[in-house]
Amino acid sequence: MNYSIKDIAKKCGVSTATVSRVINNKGKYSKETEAKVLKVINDLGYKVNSNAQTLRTKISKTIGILVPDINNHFFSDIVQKIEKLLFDLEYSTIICNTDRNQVKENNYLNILESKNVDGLIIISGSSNSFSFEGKQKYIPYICIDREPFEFSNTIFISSNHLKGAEDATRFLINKGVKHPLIVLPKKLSISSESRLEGFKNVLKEYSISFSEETNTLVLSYNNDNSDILQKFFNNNHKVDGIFAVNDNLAIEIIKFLKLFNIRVPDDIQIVGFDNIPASKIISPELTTVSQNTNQISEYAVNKIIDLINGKAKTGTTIIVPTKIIERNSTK
Amino acid sequence: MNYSIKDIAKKCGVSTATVSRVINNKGKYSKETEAKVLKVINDLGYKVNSNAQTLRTKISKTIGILVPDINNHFFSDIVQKIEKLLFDLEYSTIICNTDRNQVKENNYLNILESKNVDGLIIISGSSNSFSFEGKQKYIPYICIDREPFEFSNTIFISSNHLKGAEDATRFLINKGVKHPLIVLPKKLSISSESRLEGFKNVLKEYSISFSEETNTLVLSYNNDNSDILQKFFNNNHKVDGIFAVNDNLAIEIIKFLKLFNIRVPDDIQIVGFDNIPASKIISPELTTVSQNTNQISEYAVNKIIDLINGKAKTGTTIIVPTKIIERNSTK
DNA sequence: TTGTATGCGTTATCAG
DNA sequence: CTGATAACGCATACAA
Repeated sequence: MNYSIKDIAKKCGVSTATVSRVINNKGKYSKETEAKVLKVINDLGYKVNSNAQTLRTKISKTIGILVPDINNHFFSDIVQKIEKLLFDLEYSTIICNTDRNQVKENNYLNILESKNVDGLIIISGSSNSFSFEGKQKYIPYICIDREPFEFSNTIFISSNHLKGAEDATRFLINKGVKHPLIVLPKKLSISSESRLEGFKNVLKEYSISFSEETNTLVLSYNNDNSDILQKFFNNNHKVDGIFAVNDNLAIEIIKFLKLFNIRVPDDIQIVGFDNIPASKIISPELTTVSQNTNQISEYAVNKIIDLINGKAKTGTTIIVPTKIIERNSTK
Repeated sequence: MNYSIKDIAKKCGVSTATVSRVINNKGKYSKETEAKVLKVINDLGYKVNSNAQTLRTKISKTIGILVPDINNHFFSDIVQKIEKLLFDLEYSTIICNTDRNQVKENNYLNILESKNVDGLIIISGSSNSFSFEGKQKYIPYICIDREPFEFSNTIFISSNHLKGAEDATRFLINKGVKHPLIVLPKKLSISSESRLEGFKNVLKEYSISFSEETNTLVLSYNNDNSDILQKFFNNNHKVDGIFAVNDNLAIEIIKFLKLFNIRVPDDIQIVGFDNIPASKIISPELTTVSQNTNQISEYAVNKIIDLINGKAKTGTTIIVPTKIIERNSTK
């Protein structure tokens, strides 16, 4: 059986109102009653019922996080950091793994709304843009890494993918690369698109011509890409530098090149993106562009809390700088 | 503003009771009223308030998961799988990152209890054994990988660490290893202890003498172990096979051995434990003992649901077999 | 400083 | 088939 505020009140010979006040530090009671109430609460191991509390106050002290895939290090890293920060602010976090699935995402959105979360943090997702409209009640939300459909309702936080990619490409060229290649996944997220754009920008900057066939290579996840890779490198002997749009791709390529005795970085230099742990394990260790997940997480929680308290306004975008981590896949 | 069942009732010209029945498919209403109610619900975008619902019914259709570190692949893998299974059963999941911190763990336990979760899944944790007692209400819980203090209140699910370690050690010996070494982290979890025990068992089986100094090496996480490693291998030239109690340790050693031109597997063969993604990235690729996270996850959700429905009894233990994944760090 | 009474949104009982 | 109403546990306006 569960104790309620009523039980405490009865045991103390006070009213439920008083108990409630004590619990919530609202003042308006004597030291003695406070002590008495606290003691009974402690003795009985009483705990508030947050459902009742939320029903009454409309405040749940809970933030929902939507994350596409908790197994992906970049995401789990951010989630873990956000969770930690929120915990310190006495918010609890409901982490929802959407599996990159639109239906699941909507489903969770409804659940979170019905649970009365105070705010939402949306990390990337299945579609490039996100809108949280048509709901009954406005719930403040932050978008990380996925552009909101309607900027005016939210705050958008993202790494500077464009500049990160430009830096990476320029880095390669400064290391002597004459024939740069960008490696992309099959379906481009909004951030991958920016990275591609950054790559192109720098080619233009250095008057290097760009063609899809020779400067672009598309790989698919989970599938065996060896045929594609083999065909590509048979036809493009000149490639001497690769910007892989993410570390997983970069690693796949390094493994492939090793197999074919193409030396990294001597024959081909490679830069990745994301700085996942595996980038330090592959040999040669991977030079990569790292996203500042600390800063992203901090902005996300600061802003969501501010929004909840009406201290921030929506319609803004925060761009977080990236950094090149130089390792041994470049000269 | 938020619509309630009352608003729907009024708009439909029926009572709240009827609306509730329709929502919950309880029957006792005509086709026409059903249609009418459903239409209004849809038009208004009404959503139930789960706090009110849970307050009333004591059922939240929510499971809490306590996980030490969501950044650790073994954990995030299990969490992700559990979440998926629960989602299909229309349970939502609250994932709590305890940061291997006892205080945080307790804190979350209280929060989850006050949110009226229907059940708990506890993955490993800060202490070797876990007990969820002294609470007002019994909440069914499952322990994964961490022995419960009191078996009778829970169901314990774990890989067969002992046998996994025995297999690994025997595997090494069968590959010709004469001087096996086990590498351990500083503080041993209950599962690491079992793995050590398994290692010792097999040495005995093959009449290989065991001494802490020559057959054991302790490394610490996050610190630079190169001094320790160097000293050890200077004094122990004979070592020709290593069982690392987990893949991270194994990888660290491989990297070290490479640096000192000790060849893997030619000079020293290595087997890890856990089959983390990085084990396929290191070269040579790591032979390792993989835990069956699919099966662990499935058992966990089946059992917690059964417990909730009173269809399983506590006090049992489920041991899940492991499997050796042979790769190139062994001959 | 304390207590009474009301309502948050739901479900369930009971009467019709 | 339908409706009125009480109760879940809590916080608060108001009265004392």
